[in-house]
Amino acid sequence: MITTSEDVAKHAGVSRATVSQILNGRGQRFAEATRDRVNQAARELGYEPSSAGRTLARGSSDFVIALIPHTTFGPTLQDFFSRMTDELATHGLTLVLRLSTPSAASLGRVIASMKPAAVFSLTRFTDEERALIGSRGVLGLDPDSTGDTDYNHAIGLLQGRTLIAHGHRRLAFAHLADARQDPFGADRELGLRDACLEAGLPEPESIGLDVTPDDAARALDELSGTGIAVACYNDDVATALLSAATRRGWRVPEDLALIGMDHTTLGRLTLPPLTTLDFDLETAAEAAIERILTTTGHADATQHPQRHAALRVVPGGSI
Amino acid sequence: MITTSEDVAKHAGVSRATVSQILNGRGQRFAEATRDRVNQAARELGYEPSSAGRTLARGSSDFVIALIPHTTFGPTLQDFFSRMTDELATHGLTLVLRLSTPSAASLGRVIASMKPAAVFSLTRFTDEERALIGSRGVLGLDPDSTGDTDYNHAIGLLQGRTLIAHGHRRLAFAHLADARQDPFGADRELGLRDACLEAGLPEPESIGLDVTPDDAARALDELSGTGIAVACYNDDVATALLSAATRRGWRVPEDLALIGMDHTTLGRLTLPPLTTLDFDLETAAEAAIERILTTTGHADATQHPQRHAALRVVPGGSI
DNA sequence: CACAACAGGTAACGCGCGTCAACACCGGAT
DNA sequence: ATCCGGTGTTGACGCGCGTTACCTGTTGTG
Repeated sequence: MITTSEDVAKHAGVSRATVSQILNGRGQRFAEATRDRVNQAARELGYEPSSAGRTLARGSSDFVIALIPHTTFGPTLQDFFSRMTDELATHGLTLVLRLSTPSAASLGRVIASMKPAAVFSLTRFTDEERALIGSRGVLGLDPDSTGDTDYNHAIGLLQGRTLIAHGHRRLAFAHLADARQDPFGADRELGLRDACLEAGLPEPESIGLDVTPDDAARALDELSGTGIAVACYNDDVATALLSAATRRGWRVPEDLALIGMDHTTLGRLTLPPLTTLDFDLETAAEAAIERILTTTGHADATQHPQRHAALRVVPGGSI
Repeated sequence: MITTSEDVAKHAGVSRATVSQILNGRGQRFAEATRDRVNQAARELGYEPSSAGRTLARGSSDFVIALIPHTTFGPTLQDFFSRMTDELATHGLTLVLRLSTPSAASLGRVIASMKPAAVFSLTRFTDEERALIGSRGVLGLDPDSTGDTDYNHAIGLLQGRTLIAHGHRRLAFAHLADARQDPFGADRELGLRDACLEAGLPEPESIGLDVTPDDAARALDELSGTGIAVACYNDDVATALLSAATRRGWRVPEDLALIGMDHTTLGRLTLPPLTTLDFDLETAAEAAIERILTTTGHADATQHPQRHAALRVVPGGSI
């Protein structure tokens, strides 16, 4: 039925201990012939070590839990996690996704029962989450702990600098009104604020909206008139504002400039097409992966020069 | 550090065997006082059984793997899985998400090592996946195996009936060109076809497009002229076609009628707003959950009348 | 009073694995 | 003949848990 290391051992004519060591990289000590026999046997039998047994013996599992932010999980993020899945798999780690919405208590149960090698999140852990993770002695990786670039701050900063470079002097940041949908908003707004600061401009205004015609219209009223350039939480927000502006006869970008984030396909369909930011997932994923591997001791800390996630401005007609 | 059942036993002044039985529902045999002491101790110590130990002892784990289709994972699906997570948790099952993109071999490894109680998918398993799941003796649940309504067929059917009820006689189905992004397309088109059949109309045309201005324009050329009503794979596709039609001066819905699917927020921003379908996740999730629970023997088959997932037409101005 | 019946509880095993001290073997040095 | 240092290999333990046969009183029954 299910093949165990015992089966492999018998099939290769060695002991289970031998199998275990050879299959776990501690095989230098064995004769090459033995190694080959064992590897061959494992392959023939389609042996796959039981995660449970291994976890029990080692005290922690090969699972890495990734928390999915409560935000649209588009192709971008999918590719990101897809890449992480594959990459971690080659190092014997299994990536497993969990929605971050359910209560932290639920996360606690999962961590306690699953004993993951690490918990990874693209967004900052809440205090509750952090406490939970720490109390179980599990490795937690979030933007704060990675020492990586704070992507979200960088996003706001680049949005700001881009708008300013285009001559805009009055800036605003547009959040999603629903805080759960807006996990990155605060950090991005800080980035925008810093862009204003370094250019000697006043602090940006701040608005929040739902992605509906009515609420976008209401949000426009919150702005101090026309001639403002808005850095949007994402392309959806930008699209909503664009649509509302068009409806009330404001010209974009003359009366209202908009810069989005995410480079969504739908953002290319508007008139004018959105100017937005694109995020180089390749780089970001690699950084995250390396970070996980080295911290869990699954790979050496290859001294790669610190790579910054590449943010790219995608030109459109909205600024 | 980590509390084991041994700790609980000591704390309650009983043996580990007693703890195990009481905490697993086989506690009728014990004195009420003992039960209380054990439960109390478990609570005080924040005991959470080790998934690994339990898996090893029982032969299969408490994990349920849900395969995430390679499609936009929007709020709709998120809520769906969020609900499943919570609901299954109350029955001691842990929902774990996996992207379905990585190779089937990868899925095989995960199944073999993780020994999940079930593998759940909203889309049909590929033959490869099905074989893999079967060979490991794991319970696989996909639309085929559930005997539930085939949601996707129902979607195409309702799109078709709605268009026909509005007087449209020439129908088409618009796929996403990228097959990986179009996992439900084939079934939905079949539903549309059946709608045509029952109304005595000719078979619908079929087009495919990427969600870009250029490709949407190209797709319009594939249609046999104006006056066609298109059932779209989702609101994004509908939006792309709407945008392309507007650009070339076609009036919607007079020259081109469009019905989407998903009731996305962005679909409400177009001019005219999209007519689309909304999917009652509540019902669907409950059905899926119940199915998992009964099949894995975690709950009795409450004889609920077969509930059909409610599909609702969301009126707009595009048909 | 002997014996069955039963409620309440436990010791002991095995699940599959990683780990290491210990062992067998062998050629060479003493 | 004895010792020694490798080189390969394995036996045995424990990880945390579920399960079951078994044990110990206590209460009924004839």
